[in-house]
Amino acid sequence: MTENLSENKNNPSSTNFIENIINEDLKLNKNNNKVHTRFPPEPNGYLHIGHAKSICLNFGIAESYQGLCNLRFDDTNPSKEDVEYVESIQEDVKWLGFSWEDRLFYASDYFEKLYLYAVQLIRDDKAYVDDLSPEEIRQYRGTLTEPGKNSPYRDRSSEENLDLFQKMRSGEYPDGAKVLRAKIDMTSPNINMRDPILYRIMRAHHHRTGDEWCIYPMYDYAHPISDAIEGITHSICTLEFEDHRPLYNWLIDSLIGKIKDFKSRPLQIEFARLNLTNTVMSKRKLRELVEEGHVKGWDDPRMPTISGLRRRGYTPDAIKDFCERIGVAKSNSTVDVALLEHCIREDLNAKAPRVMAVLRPLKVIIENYPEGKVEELEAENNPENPGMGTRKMPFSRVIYIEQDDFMEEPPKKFFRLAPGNEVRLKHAYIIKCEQVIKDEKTGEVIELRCSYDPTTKSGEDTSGKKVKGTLHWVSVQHALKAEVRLYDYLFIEQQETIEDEEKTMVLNPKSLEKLTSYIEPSLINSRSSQRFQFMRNGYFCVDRDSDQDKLVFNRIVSLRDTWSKIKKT
RNA sequence: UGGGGCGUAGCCAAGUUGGUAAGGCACGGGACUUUGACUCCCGCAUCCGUAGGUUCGAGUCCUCCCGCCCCAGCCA
Repeated sequence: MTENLSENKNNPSSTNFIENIINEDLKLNKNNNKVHTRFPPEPNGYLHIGHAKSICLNFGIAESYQGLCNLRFDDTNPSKEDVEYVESIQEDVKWLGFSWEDRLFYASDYFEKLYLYAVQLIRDDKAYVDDLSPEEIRQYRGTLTEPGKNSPYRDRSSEENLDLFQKMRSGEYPDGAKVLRAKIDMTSPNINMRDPILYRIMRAHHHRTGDEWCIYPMYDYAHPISDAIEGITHSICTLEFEDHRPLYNWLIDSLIGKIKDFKSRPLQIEFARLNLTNTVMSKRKLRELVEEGHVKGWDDPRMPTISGLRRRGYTPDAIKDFCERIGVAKSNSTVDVALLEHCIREDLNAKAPRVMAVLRPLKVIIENYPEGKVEELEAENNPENPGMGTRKMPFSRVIYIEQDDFMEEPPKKFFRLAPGNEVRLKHAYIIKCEQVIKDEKTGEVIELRCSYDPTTKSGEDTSGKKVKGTLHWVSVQHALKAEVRLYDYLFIEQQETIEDEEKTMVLNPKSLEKLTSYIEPSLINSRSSQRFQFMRNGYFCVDRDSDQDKLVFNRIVSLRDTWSKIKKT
């Protein structure tokens, strides 16, 4: 029965529109019944959770159809690209748990072939060399509502074009002097079909081909051909390329009979990219956050980058689960970040060991507990999974509890500590608050004097007492000091005026709060990227800044907090 | 005023050939609880952007209208 339940959860009976297309293709025996996808990032920035959606889609489809998925770098614009990014992208895809096996490709692998195919287009009078300047090309292109007009160079002979194109390659012209264009239709209502540029002259050092080339193919030209060379059957991309599909098909149709390298007739399918609330997703805006110093780098735990999420403590499983749950469709949508948080909570609830950490300490002296006495109390590591065992926690006369867990004048539904009130200390005893010590000047509560009931020890309670609240705590003399970094959303909604319903996203000034906290001693040997549940607080991950002398934890996500909702009412 | 898309609950999203609105998140209520966590129950669209039409019957077909997104890089 439990099997059925989990099956239903992970295998929704409904398929998305891309799977529907693939199922139809399979029914019609297209592509020899093979499914072959690719993830084609440009190595010009770090991957973010929106890319994770695409990665999960492409690799996931390959997996479920027993097909293949390639990793291909779309490196056709050397002026923006760098090996730093090709490395980080590979790391991120691997970390998510996908493998391209031996199929790591680059569009630049095909530069020579791409050149030859361009020559073929010229021979077929389907491409020509244009001498117009960038400004002139723009003017000749027309506008959204007016057709463009033909370039005066449009009718050069194939021979002349061949010669010119060869000279473009051999470096006889300066950057920008000439371009190779497809000869399609300058009056097309689709601007992408108004003789799109195929090649430009650009003397830029390429991270793989060095200075071998001074002409580089455009995305629109390189992409369909790369797909066909690799035998891609379904070329999945985002919505903004929908207008480019006629060009994609034009190129495939123009070359497919002529070129023996084409292993498939790929079909481009477009889906809506991911947007998330409380953050930004464009490479440009993410770069701005880094460059303007709003965050510490691409892997700042507040960033929606894969590397940021990884450092924050997110698991690949949670991210993949998220990508499955959001679905795939064609409508622009913004997913509530609460769903992402739900996914990591669900994953970590099962996996993360529980420990006690007091984020904002309040000293408690248990007056009737013998001075100098230390008890080693047994604590389970995960009530969800008894197999994770137990550990010992030292208990003594002076402890810290959370400041939020005490109120001098508690409201009705406050189940925690208050003057004269009893609560249980998790894994330990029931204590009662006897006296409140305040700072004489500020009136701030600085210490509590409590008593404990020796008959209420966890596991051997003979008192029959029932208390509503259970608090976490650490023993002052045993606790470890740690830096705890609390992260909040990078962006928050702000209403412009009271009547204005328009909300704008503004940078959250409190997206990071650093605390000095006290952690139970069992964490002394914790290692970078280990994850824990700090009981009653949230899930935390050891940051890579952490070492034996200074422990550093990142809050991945807080626990659901019903009390904070009650408190507000 | 051109072309391409999209509009199903607060947020995502199913809804093959028209047959009487899945699921998840969020939210509300309750049970349980040595994490106010987890888990478990219950509730949450008389209605599918709007208005007409076809039909015994329409979210699904037709027409009008409205709204939102994308396209005029020698970026991807």
